[in-house]
Amino acid sequence: MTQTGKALRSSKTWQSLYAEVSKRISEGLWKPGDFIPGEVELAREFGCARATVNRALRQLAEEGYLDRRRKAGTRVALHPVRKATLDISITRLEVEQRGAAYSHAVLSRKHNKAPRHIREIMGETKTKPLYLATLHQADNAPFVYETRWVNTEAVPDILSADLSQISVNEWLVENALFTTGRITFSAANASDVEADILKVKPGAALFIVERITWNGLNAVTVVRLAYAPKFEMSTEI
Amino acid sequence: MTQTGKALRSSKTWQSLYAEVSKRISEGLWKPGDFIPGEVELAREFGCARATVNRALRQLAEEGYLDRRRKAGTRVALHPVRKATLDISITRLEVEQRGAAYSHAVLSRKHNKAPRHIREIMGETKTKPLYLATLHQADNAPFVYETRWVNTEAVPDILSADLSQISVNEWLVENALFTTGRITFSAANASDVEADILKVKPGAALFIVERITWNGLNAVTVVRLAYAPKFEMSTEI
DNA sequence: AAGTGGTCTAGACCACGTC
DNA sequence: ACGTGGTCTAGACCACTTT
Repeated sequence: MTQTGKALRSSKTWQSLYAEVSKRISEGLWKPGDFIPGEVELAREFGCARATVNRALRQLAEEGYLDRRRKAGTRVALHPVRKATLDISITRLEVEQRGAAYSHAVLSRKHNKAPRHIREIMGETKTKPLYLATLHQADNAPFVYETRWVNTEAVPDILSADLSQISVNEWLVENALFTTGRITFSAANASDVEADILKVKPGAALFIVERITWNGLNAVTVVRLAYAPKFEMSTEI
Repeated sequence: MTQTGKALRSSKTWQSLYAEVSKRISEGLWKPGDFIPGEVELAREFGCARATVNRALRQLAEEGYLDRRRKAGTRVALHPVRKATLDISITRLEVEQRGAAYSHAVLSRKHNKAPRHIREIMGETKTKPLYLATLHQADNAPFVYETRWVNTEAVPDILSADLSQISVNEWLVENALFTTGRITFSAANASDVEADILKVKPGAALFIVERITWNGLNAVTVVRLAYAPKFEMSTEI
C-alpha cells in the first residue's frame, strides 16, 4: 500500500492539470493577457512534480492557449490561435479513405527544360527536370489532376522507377524523407485543358494545392494539384 | 567543474537524439516498417536517460515519422504523414499580417429563425439565432465575405456586444474559449450576390472556409468565409 | 504473461531574456 | 543579475496490447 487509491492518483496526471488550467481559462479566472502562477507554485498547489506541470503547460502552449517565455513567465494567450492540422498523405490513400477505388494514369511525361517560373524555384540544375502530368481517379471518375516537376539532380533514381505502378507522389514520399516544404491552398477557375481532363465546365471553381519540397538546399519537386469540384478538405480543430 | 564541456553535454539533448534518429531513417538504415530499438536500448547506446529518448521519439511520432505502440514497440511509419498546420486566427490579424489596414462593415444583421440546414446543425434552440453578414476589408478592398449564424442560447452575451467596434469573430474567439470544431476548405464559384459584394465577376473561383464551433454539446456558431480571388493560405510543412 | 511505451518524482543544472 | 521555463537524470510504477 505504497500508493494512494487510483482515484486520487489520477488527480496528478498531466492531463488532469491540463484540464484544470483549461477550466480556469475558459471560466475567466485567468483572462487573456494575465500571468498565471509559475511552475514551482503550481506544482506546490497541485501536489505534483514540476515536470508534470511543465508537461501540461507545454501542451497548452503548443496548442496556442498559453504564451511561455523564460524569465517573463507564462500568460494566457491574447488571441488564442487555433491550429488546424491537415494530414497530407499520398493521393491513393486520400481516395481510399473516401471508400473509393483508386487508379491513376500518367497523361504526359517529358524530360524538358523547365519553364522560367520553375527554374526560379529549383535553381539551375545540371540535368533536365522530369515533368509529369497525372490524373488520379476515384472509382474511375476524375479526382485530382496533378502536374509536377521533379529535380532529377536531387533524386536521380526517379528516372528508373516504374511510375505506372506506383505514383510519383508515392515514390517520392517513400524515397525522399525528411524534407521541408511549403504548401499553399487556393481556388482557381478551371482552364480549358483542366476542364477537359477533369470533365467539368471551363471556369468551374477548383480547389488548388501547390507544394514545393526541399531537401536541404535543393528543391526536390514542385507540384500542383487541381481537385475536381465538390472536393472538400476537412479537419477537427 | 562538475559538468563535462558544453560540446559533449550537447550530445545528450533530446534534439540531438531526434536528429540522429531522423538521419538513420532518411539514410535508409531504418526503413519504413522496420522496428527500431526500444527506449532502454537507445538510452544505453546514447548514454542518456530513458526520458530523454522518450522525448525525442514522442516528437517524431507526433510529427508522423514513427508509429509507437506499447508492447509492440516503435517502427518507422510506412506512409510518413506530413501534417500541415494552419494557424486560424481572427480575420483582423490575418489582414494586418499582410501589412494592410483592416476594416469591416456589418452588411446585414437579423434575428430570425434559421434555415433548415443551420437548424440541423445547431439543433432546436429556445431563442432565435443571430445572423450576421460582414465584409472584411484590407486597405478598403474586399478581403473576405463572412456569413455567420450564432446560437444565442449558447452565448447570450453576444446580443449586447458592440459589434461595430469588434468583429463577431473576434468577440467569440475571446469569449468562447476551449471549444471544439470542424473546419472545411473548398472552392466555389461566386454567386451573383457574392460577386457584387466582393467586386468580382460572377463565377470567379472563391476560396471557401466553413467552420462549425461547438461548446460541449451546443453548436456555438456556424460560419462561412468566402475569400476574394488571389487569396492564398500557406504554411510550412 | 510479459514486454514496451507512458508517466511521475525529486533533484539538479542550464539558457534565455527581462530587469 | 537573476528569475523563469527548458531540459536531463535515475529510478519507479503503470497501462496497454500483443503473444
